[in-house]
Amino acid sequence: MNLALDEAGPAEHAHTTAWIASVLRARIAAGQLTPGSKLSEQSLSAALGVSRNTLRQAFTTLAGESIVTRIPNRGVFVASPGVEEVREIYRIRRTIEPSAVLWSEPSAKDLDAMEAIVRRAQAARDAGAVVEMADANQAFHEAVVGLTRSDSLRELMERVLAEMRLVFHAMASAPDFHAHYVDRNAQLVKRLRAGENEKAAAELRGYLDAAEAELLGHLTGEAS
Amino acid sequence: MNLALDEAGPAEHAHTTAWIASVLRARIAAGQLTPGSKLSEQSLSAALGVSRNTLRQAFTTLAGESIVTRIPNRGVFVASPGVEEVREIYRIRRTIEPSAVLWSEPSAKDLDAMEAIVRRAQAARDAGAVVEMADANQAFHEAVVGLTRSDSLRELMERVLAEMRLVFHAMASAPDFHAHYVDRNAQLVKRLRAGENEKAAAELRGYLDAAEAELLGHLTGEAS
DNA sequence: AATTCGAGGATTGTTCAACAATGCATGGGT
DNA sequence: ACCCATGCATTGTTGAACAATCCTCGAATT
Repeated sequence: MNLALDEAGPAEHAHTTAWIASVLRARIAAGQLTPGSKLSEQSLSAALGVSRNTLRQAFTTLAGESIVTRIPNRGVFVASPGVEEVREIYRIRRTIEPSAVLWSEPSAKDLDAMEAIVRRAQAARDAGAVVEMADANQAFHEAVVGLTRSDSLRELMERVLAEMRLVFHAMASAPDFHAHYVDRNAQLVKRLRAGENEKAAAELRGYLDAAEAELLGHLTGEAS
Repeated sequence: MNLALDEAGPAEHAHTTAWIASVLRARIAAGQLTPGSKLSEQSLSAALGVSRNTLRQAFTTLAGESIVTRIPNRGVFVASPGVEEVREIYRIRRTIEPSAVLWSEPSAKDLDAMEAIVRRAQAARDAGAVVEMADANQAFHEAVVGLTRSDSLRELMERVLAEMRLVFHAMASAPDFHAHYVDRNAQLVKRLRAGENEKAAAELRGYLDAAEAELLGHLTGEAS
């Protein structure tokens, strides 16, 4: 637990609070801080070389992003999403993503970018690079939401995908979950290029339903 | 500026930080703290009877909700949304709201609740109660998003509507902006009751486009 | 007179040390 | 074995201090 990564070196940073928050964000995303583990104020403030007070402020930020859960007088824990959280994640995605493809007018540049991402995912899959494939897949869905041109929705989607990563970290086995969906992404881009937005949206909804069902199966069926 | 609402009384509250955040949220929503005004740490901490440190933590929370803008080494200010923010607001609404009506299956209870809200808005309009009409109108759109059953989206919509309220506060004249849309809400409920979700979604999109255009007209045309 | 420059003051950002409040664990009593 | 009380560790909040930055205001220069 006590990963003594002594970065004792007095850091060079603009705003300590934001910097600490980003450090924690990165470590959680990287899986160094596993879901459910407690983040002690005393230990962490010492390990990071910052005051307990600024650390608490960083906690406030991360709690606002629901990357971390704060239990009063108990402490903060890295979020460990369960069945209900997964359902919520897909409620969000089913609302936003199909809407993005249905009512947006993707530019040629958008479509090219999405196709590039798809190819990256296919290459990673064929090479057996699971993490890279997962990254590419998430990048694809970020691109989908990006069609709305809304930074807020992009941020929301980033948060949702970060939570998805936590789900995967919580599952002991990280199977090739994304493999089934790479080709569907390719199909989606094709549909958009043909201007068949309605079909694209409908297929995407089915896609999301299937992914949710599969994830829930993994979570409930073969829980640890 | 110095609204000396001395609530000096040592407050009875569970968690001071959250309490302070909610107090500020309420005062901003009520228009006591106008958009653009600076929130001095020294003054506010004294006025609210809390430490400067906990006040800063509350600021962090509110900044995360983008109710407040933090400028490094300058201070925090009540957010004052302009043209670009309004565009962003409607990008979000155009993505989420039509999606909610198009792909949800509203229960009879949902529809009854929405109809009740519409009637409240109509009554307020006929009585000339502008604020109540505005409140009812916002409640209606919250209900629309509520059809997704997603708490996160509900929260996002709450934040967006709070920002809308700031826009109205920033406009010196708060005309009967919502009046034009009350009947459209009624129509929307009718469509949903008839199961014509597609038409409902299409009409809602037109609705939102018109509202955005009108708002932008007010903001650019007759700026202060 | 207008502009540039610099000293001073005020405000924010961060740290530290302390205390109150709460929760958890340990141990004693029944 | 169960229940309750005491003590300990952790979180929540406070106040004061200091560094860093920005703003203001006045003086010197062109």
